[in-house]
Amino acid sequence: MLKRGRPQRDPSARSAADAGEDASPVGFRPLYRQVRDALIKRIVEGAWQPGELLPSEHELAATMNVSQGTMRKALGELERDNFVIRRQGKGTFVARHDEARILFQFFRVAPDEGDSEFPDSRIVSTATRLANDEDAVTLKMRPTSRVAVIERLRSIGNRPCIIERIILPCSLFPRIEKRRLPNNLYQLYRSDFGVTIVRAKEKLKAVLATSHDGQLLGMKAGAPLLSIDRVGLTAEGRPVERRVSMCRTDIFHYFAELK
Amino acid sequence: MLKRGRPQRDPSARSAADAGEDASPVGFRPLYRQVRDALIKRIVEGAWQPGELLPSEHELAATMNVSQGTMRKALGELERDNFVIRRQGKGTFVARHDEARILFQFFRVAPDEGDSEFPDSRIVSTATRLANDEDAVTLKMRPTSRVAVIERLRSIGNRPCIIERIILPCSLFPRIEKRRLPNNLYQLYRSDFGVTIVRAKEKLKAVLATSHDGQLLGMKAGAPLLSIDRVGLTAEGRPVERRVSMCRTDIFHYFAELK
DNA sequence: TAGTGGTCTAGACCACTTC
DNA sequence: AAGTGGTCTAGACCACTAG
Repeated sequence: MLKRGRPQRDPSARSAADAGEDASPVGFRPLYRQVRDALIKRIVEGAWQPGELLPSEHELAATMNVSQGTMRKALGELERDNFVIRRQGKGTFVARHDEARILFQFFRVAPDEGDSEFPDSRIVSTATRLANDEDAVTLKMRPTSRVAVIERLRSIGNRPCIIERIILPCSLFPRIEKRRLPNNLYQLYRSDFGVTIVRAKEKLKAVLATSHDGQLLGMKAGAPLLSIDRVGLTAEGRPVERRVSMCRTDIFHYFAELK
Repeated sequence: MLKRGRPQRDPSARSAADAGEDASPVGFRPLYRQVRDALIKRIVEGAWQPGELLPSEHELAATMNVSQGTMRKALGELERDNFVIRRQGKGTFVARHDEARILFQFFRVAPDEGDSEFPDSRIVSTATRLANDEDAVTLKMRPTSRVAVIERLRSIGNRPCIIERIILPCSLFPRIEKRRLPNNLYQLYRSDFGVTIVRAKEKLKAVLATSHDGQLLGMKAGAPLLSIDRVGLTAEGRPVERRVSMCRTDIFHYFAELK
């Protein structure tokens, strides 16, 4: 509950950690950001279940002692970051992170012909090892830390498509390599490790297939593959996952929208 | 000037063409969209020059007979679409389409090491021809229409980086192939042809270099290249440019942000 | 100090969904 | 008809910029 009763500003909140996407050098934290963060905290803690209907704008505004307009702006940011889904006439729902929606948010590979489906996954191997220099830099870890590495093959419509090597700090994801891993890892991160990835950055290159990768993908060594090096980030901008993918693009492609 | 005096809605505006990014099946056009479109029209017509300071929110709202809040929302969309730049304490400026900003909006290739610079361009060839099937589909043209084709080599820091083949409907860009072409084509489209590209869609694949492309890029035939097939769209969602790029990714990479 | 955009409020009405 | 999010207004104050 925000310590506010009136349109005055809460000075104690100004010094709050501000590592959000718009972190400004001098701390000024608008009320709607405080409201947003409070709501994120409650959602991640599980105060409402995925798919559950939230109280109305009016109600939420009343219980947090802010105006409807301010609550509206906070909910707008939550929708933008895919924490909630809003439907006129119906209400505001906690987003399910296992829906087709995520396909377009984090999975940017589609078949050249036919509809875009969500890919299957087959685990090839899991292990832990010391972080290498690249891991340490992208995940902002100490070089001596350990990481879990998950290798899996993803297929769309029974056609092998992508080899993923997923690198996770053991400190954030203890013993994840021993688990039975679902197709949608981001949902697992959130439900079992309290880590919510809301955005990611990717670097793409064209490379030639190694014999190992070629074999798994059903292509010859030396065939061109698309290499995708992704870092997954939390709402606070903290890097928590590195994912290196090799994608065959003879019958698939990567798509992007620039705006 | 919008025909409104009071909070009532303007029925004549409802039937207005709505091909915007959020086109809904049944026409309901919020006031701030009408305001936005009116402002876009004036900007494209050149009522204010690039870089020029616009009147304040209050003034604009008064002259268009809407509240400041509505004007604010319209200006917010203009900022999101990069028509204007807003600075607290300074004002709202018409965006220059030749600034570093556009580098991050439409140019997603950067050197692996060192800072991201804007690339030089060297025209390799220009010509016109009949649209092929792919052109006709992506640009929504009749198959018999003519297109202009511009081939150019782009370099970053004197290192060849990308070969671009730019395909434009002759109907929209008459005689463009005869012109002296600047580095920033999108600015030319806007100033000389009244066509403003606000967003684009790209399809990426890994391919092997042809001897022609390899030679221009200083690589061997058979080296892996990143192929980028882009469609440029106006604010109304109309496709107006196709651009097929071959990018060397041994020392450069393509970057994307997912959110 | 004046002017700008940014935030916040309070309250009204509209469009959409469900009963 | 009731309840939701979406739009719109009117007015206040705050933070930032510049003379």
